[in-house]
Amino acid sequence: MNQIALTEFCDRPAWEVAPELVGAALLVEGVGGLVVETEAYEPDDPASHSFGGPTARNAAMFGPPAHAYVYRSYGIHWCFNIVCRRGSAVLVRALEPKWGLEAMMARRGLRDAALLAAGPGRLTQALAITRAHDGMPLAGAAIALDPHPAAQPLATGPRIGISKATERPWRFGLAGSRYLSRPFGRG
DNA sequence: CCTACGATCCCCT
DNA sequence: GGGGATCGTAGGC
Repeated sequence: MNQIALTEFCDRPAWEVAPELVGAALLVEGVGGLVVETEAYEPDDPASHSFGGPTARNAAMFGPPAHAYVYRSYGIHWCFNIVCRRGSAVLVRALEPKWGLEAMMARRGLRDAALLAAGPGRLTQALAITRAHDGMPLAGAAIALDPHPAAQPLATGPRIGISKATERPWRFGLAGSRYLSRPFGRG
């Protein structure tokens, strides 16, 4: 999808975009797969980095839609987000590896496809996403995001690893996929 | 199967 | 100076 069409797709609240991104193709330098798990974060959302307004770290979240927001997590991992309407973003938590399997296996140091990109930190390691990608367009030379309609059973549930606004059911995923960071509960 | 914990940066107060 | 939108490993049941 080109950058203009992708911007239009992303220029909505993250809770609306996040479920529609399940099934999308995500590639970085030709390596990647299909998105199987996402989470939405909003400006009025105490769990969101954008909750307190713009800062140096979250600047990309307040930039144009359809760009990347990449941040350091726990001092060790990178996490990759898709910027939506101003101050909102979708965290991509897991991929079904599909293109460039050997590159991902080499970067992750293992050959089990189910563990290559099952989790936000694992995903960025497999795709070699770092701070250098923060603010980059998602239909550019390095990153290609291609949402497409897919008839699929979606599961929802509470977001993972947060301590505020834990009641918002803003985690979305492909029900029953073996590539999720964690299974979804019943209901 | 599960729970516990250490690693290690950067941003924000 | 505190605290994460996490991961891998160790050890118990």
